[in-house]
Amino acid sequence: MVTISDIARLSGVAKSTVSRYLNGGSVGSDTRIKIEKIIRETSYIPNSFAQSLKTKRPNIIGTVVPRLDSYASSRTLMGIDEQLRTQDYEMLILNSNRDPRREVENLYSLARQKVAGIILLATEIGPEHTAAFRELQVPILLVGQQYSGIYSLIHDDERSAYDLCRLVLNKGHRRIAFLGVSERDQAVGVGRKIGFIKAVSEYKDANAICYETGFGIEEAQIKAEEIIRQNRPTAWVCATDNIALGVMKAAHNLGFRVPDDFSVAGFGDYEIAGIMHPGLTTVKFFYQETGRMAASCMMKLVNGQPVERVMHSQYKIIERESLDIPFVL
Amino acid sequence: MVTISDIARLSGVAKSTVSRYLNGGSVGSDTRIKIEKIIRETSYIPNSFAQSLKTKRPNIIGTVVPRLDSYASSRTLMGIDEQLRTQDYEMLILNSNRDPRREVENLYSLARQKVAGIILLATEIGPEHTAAFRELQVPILLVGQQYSGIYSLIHDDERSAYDLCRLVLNKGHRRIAFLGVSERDQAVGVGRKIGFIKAVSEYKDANAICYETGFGIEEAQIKAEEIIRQNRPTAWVCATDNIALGVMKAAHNLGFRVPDDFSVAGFGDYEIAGIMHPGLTTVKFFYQETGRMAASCMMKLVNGQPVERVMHSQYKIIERESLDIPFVL
DNA sequence: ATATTTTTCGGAACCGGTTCCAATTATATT
DNA sequence: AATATAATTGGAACCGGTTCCGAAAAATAT
Repeated sequence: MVTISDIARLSGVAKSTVSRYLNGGSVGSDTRIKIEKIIRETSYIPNSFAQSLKTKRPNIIGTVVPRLDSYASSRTLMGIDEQLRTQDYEMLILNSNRDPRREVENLYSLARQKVAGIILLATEIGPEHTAAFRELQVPILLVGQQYSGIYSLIHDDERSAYDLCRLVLNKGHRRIAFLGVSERDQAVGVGRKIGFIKAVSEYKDANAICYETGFGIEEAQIKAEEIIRQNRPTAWVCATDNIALGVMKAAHNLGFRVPDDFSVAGFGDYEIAGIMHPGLTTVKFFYQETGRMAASCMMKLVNGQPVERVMHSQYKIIERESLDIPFVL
Repeated sequence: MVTISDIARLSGVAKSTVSRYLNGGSVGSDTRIKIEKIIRETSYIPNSFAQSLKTKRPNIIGTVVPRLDSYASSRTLMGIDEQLRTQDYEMLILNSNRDPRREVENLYSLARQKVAGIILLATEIGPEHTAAFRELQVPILLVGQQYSGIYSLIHDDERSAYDLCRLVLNKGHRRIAFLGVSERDQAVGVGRKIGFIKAVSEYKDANAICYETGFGIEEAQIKAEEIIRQNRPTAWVCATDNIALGVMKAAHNLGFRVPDDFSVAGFGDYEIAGIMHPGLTTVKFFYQETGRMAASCMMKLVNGQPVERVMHSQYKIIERESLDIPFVL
């Protein structure tokens, strides 16, 4: 590997001169030409480790994502990236592939790389996480989950679930199924379920049943088919759009029609929700905007400006046909 | 920031001893305890720049992706990550957000970070790219695009398009539209179109019309509505599943049914293709498997083992209902 | 022509680790 | 007890850059 010393030797100057040349300091025109030539010939590329060692680099923000193939994650990442670029920051992405151990490892790895801050798109927060939060001397921002003492940017899971469920109730439904996920996921698993239950409990004659499945479409579909066979809710509130898709597929497989036979609603407003037919009524979370918020909040943290402990992203209920037809029950 | 020298000073030993402790060298049990205590108290975290400066780190592979919110990209990344982990390599993701300039910058940035190799999920290869390829003294693997002199792992765009189009022709269609993308995209834009045209040209009575749109669903939908109004192909071959979704949406909007009124086929086998109704006939590209291939190929390059210049990933045509009903034309 | 200012450049120290080597200490062997 | 061997430790050099400082050279002023 060719180093700055090689360049210096080959062009007959001191390496401090080469460094100055590279960083736009004052260099005589003939030495400039000599150095230029050598650099071109050797296709020298500076070693950023060596650079960062002396000059630090407070312009990199690390992000840790639980998975790469998720609409929410990737949109949020885009938002973060977009916002960081406007401030001349760079984004470093580390994937933990749904593995909590890897997630924690990634936090430490970013700390070793001396990033200016860490944005964690979190799922479950375990004891190792909190230990890391305590130990790491880096600003950390949690997105999508809340944890006491840590800056958090959360989706309004409970309130949006409440609103969505109210909408379903207003359509006349009284036998409603909630198809959620593991309660280890505080936001999606717990928050959305609580909002749902709260809304249902305000209606004396309403009946709620809660089920649990995973995040995959197929898993949800199988679960839904099972549920339909033993129980016949008139409406489904699903913890994610993917789960809603599974329910709709199950309905179709068993010869039922949406929304004629039952209504379905989800969370996320994935791109497909507006394209499919019937369109899926869902809670839109503006992930990209959330990413931008996360990034600018992190900028503030890095610069020592005051930031609220808990922030909320916006949401909006998008009504589409999957909830359209208020039928007689 | 607390450094190894601080730890050494505080525990009354030389920093070489601390270093040895950290790396599992021989350290006496009492010094071990002293150092341990200090490290815990100061929550010391080593600086990985300093570490990498001396010990290099040939165990990081950089990847550059054109966008984060793409099914193909994210699945491929997952495959790369999965495979690299089995070999104790790490993956560094840089996003270029569809910006060729950023893409090239990212290549140089990875080179400065002295990664062991670079996997580039490419779209368009311009002159700056080729300059970078020449200059960078790092193994580079192109995925999804081919460029002479560069190791490439490509999807069999042309052949799969030919096969898919043959299938459409076999169903009896003779007036077929191809809805593709910009020809600056060598693989998706050119390869798939050529395969399509080749298949059509083998049928004397077949009629092909090629159109162009972008990668977005909505853009494709608008384009398709426009086309339907002036022309009425009986089948559509779309360069991506997203484009196919746009066409199906357009058909629906204008009161046509798929596959009754026209057949539609795509490329990619996005998750939704099997969930929606009618299911979308498409070319499955096994992106995750491609990612794994890319990673193990990169391992070989890094280790100086021989690798073929051009490799092909697998593909398979998945027949679903969108092409199901051979109707009388 | 000399004095002064400005520009250009080399030397050395430093960033925070790792590693080699020699010195010291502890343990085993005879 | 003396010696051989092994384990532990500190010092110094090094990785590849940046930066500070002072000397030399060049440009400008007097």
